[in-house]
Amino acid sequence: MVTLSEVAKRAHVTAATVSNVLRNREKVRPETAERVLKAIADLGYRPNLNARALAEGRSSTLALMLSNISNPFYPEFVLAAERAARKAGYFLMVCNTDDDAEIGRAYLNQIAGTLADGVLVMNTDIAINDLCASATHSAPILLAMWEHPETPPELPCIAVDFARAGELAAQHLLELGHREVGLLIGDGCGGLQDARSNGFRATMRAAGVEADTAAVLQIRDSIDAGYAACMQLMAVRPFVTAIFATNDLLAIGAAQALITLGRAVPDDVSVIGITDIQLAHQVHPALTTVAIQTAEIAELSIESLIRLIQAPERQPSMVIGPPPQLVVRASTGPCRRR
Amino acid sequence: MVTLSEVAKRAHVTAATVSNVLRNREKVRPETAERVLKAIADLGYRPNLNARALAEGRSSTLALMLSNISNPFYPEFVLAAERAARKAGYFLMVCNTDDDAEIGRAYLNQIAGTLADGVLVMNTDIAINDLCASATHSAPILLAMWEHPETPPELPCIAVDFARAGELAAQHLLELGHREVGLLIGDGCGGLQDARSNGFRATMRAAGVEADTAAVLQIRDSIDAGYAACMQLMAVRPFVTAIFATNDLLAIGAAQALITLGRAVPDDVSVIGITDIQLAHQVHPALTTVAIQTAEIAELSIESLIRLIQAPERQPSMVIGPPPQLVVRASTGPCRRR
DNA sequence: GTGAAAGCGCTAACAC
DNA sequence: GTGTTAGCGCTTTCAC
Repeated sequence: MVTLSEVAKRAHVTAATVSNVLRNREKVRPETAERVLKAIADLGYRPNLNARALAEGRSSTLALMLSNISNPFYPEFVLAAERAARKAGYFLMVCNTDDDAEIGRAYLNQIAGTLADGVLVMNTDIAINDLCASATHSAPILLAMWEHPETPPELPCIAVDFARAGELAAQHLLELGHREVGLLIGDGCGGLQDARSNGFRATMRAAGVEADTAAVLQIRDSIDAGYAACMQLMAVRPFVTAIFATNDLLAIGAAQALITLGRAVPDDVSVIGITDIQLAHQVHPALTTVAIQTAEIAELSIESLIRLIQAPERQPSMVIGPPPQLVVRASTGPCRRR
Repeated sequence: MVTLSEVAKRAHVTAATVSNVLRNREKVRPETAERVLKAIADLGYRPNLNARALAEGRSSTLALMLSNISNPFYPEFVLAAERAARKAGYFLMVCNTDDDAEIGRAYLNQIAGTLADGVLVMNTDIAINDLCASATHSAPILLAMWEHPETPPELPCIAVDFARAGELAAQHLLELGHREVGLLIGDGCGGLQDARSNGFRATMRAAGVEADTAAVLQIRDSIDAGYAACMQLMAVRPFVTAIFATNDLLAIGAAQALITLGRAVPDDVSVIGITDIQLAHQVHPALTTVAIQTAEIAELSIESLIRLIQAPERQPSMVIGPPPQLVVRASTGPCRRR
């Protein structure tokens, strides 16, 4: 490995000068700089980022902790987060906790403050308390996609108004004339998706439609689970004219179940989800959903985290993310019943 | 930040002893060790991994470079790779090159040999030559999923017999009696999927079925593209009884297109893909495909890379991955024509 | 067993 | 402008 001092030697200067060339070139006389740059090129010098991190006291790396990257929502978030981080001069380290709080805690302890200058946490496999404890004696931790704007957590967060997303979904179904609706509620780690279903139900109730408890299923987040749950739902409540799922995976699974059952979507039954993952528009019929603007949230999260690193004090403890937006596609239509 | 020497001071020993305790050298007297451990706990000490990396000359981090994590294949690979890395005591840094060779090269230059002890490259946005150049003066680089076992690259690689995967797909369709088949060939970065289609065509040809060139479409890797291409294909060659796609995304898109066109899958047209991504079994009808054993390949890649780091010499330059396997599901059936 | 000391490659005062 | 110097936090000989 070629080091700074080897470059220095070859350019007949000292390490300090080489370092100066590498960062603030103003201090260095052009001809010296040129000699140094030539030495760098000749030797194929590449700075050792660990040494730099140690000396600077910062690693220029951000960590993103998420439970399981195989949920298609995460890759989309990761992609946007990585771009934002790169643009700001940071690396992004993706830490999969594999749905295991123990692994999450281990990662946090090892990484925060050493390998990473700040940590973005996507969900709470890890108890908030643990996160707080870690945050106090190491690097800033930011919760991305906090679901409850009305009750800020102990940690700084990006809040997303998921209740509003539920409302929008409900309004859309109500406008289409649906009154008998099935609900598929994803678990998303510790009842995370309550806000969505509560927002939905509150809006329905305001319109005089009470949720039929037998038509409310609480399930794991996946297409499979959505499919199975929808099958079960249609067996018990064959007369629902619409299905609301708290996320797109469930909704996609549900739509497929309906088609398998010979129920046309949306002619017989409408389906609506929340999130607007890529799959939502690639599936047929394309899914109507409430977009939460994943990429924007990812960027906002990264930017907020960086601000938090640079000026830990005087940062808002909660940043409100972009408002959810209804995206009407082909899976919802007017209620044909009666 | 609590440092080693603070711990040492509190335990009335020196940094060397604390370090010995941390790496359970047997040198330390139990009572001393206990005192040290107590000090560590009291102070909440956590080692600075950058300092350790600098001192040890290794970072215990592996990098995984891929073009775009939003292709659902990658998250599955990442998940398995991350598990394998963690099990071996390494962190995994996921580097999204965003389909941009420039970004890829920049990552490689910055990371290889400093932040990462070794690099796994998933595709060749970056020219093999660049990779070789980088490999020689920094950390080992391993190509995961090399598609051409018959022509080993300059770099160590995990080879996957994709031609065989194509063969298996062809055999399956032939056995079902299909003779008029459409081909959807994904681009996967620089004609990466040629081996698959060549294997497929060779097998078909051996059975006396020549590819109808109008029924061969070369397209981008995505559900959307598969959908569009299939639409186009069916317009030109409405009589095909089966469609082979070089990857599952295309196949899934194709199946949806067929359903949209009112062609039953598999009763009117069979569809088969390659890879066996998770989506393949979650979609309805579930996709028949040739599994390449993504998780196994990921593990193998990580293990090989680690071996390469530990003993750069005398490692096989090409490791053959697990053989592809046909997975029959619901999207293929006997040819009904005539 | 434990400590002293050197050094990993870099940055950042501060002299000159 | 450039060099000198002193670390960053840790590991690792090598004395004792």
